[in-house]
Amino acid sequence: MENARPTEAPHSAKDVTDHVGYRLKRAHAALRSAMDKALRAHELTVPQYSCLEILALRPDLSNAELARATFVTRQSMNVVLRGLQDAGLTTRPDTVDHGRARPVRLTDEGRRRLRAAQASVYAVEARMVRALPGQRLAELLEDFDRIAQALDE
Amino acid sequence: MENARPTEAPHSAKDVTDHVGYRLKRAHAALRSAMDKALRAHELTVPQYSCLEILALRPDLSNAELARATFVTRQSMNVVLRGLQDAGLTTRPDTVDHGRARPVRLTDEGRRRLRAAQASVYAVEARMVRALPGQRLAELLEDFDRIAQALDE
DNA sequence: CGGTTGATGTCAGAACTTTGACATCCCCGA
DNA sequence: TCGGGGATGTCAAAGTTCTGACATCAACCG
Repeated sequence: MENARPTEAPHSAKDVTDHVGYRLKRAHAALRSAMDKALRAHELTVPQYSCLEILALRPDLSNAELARATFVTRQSMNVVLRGLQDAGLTTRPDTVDHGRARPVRLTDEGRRRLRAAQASVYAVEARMVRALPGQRLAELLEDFDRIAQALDE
Repeated sequence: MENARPTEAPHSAKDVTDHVGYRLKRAHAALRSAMDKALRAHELTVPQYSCLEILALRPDLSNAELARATFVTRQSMNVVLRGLQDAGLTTRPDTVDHGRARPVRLTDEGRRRLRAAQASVYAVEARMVRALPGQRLAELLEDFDRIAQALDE
């Protein structure tokens, strides 16, 4: 066994558990799990809920645009949309005048289901926010943006 | 269409994009993508790398313990370990004196591959850390903990 | 001693997501 | 006019992860 020094971590850390990536992963896993649990009662998956939430805010988004907004591939979003359509929560025209992108819209039932699910999901988010001291929330949102931006470029 | 007010968000937010969950998801997606890219050259997946990193720190962990440490199920970790074993990066005794849990260990080759991969991964983490101003890093780690703890209970 | 409880390893199947590929359609510039 | 570049929708296949289920084993307690 050679006595090579281990690779230097980018900041002082006792072990992997102290690394930013690890903690970020942990927080995300906890959120995902909590949301899964909260949405199960509403018969929705996390990607489906995300999709409904985005569509409520920005109707007529295309499949590809929804995929980008929820950080999955077009192909994945395609099957999500299929599920939502089969459940009658969204609609998509079969043909379109211009271009190839077909705009997706919420149905009334979709809006109802979203509103019902929001109660549960927002409760989860409230637990997160309550756990953060004082003005940390705003800073946290900024930091998330910085991280995403630094890694995307 | 009823004029029901939309469900109240747990904190002031212009839209979904301002919610903590959404930003967290976004940051995590960026990290995952960057790590995937960095690890591809080393022929490692993110779960495999995480596994090696944990094992370097805490040898003789069992399959179930590794699963918890990396936030996946025992079943998923099982296939990850299979891959690592087939690649000769880890070892596991076929039988054990006491109990059912079989301790996993890194091989010399496993340590070498980990060390090589760390260079790339730490570069990614460095990009994250550089993007965070001043003392935010320590606060951020704390906040991640608070979030995970609040959601787990 | 025997039953229960909790944790572990593993198998099988389903569900989800991704990569790779291809055809279609718009736009723009040569 | 027409050809490339870029974006979109979709199919097929593979990979990954999860849920459900079962058997094994240690520890505990009545």
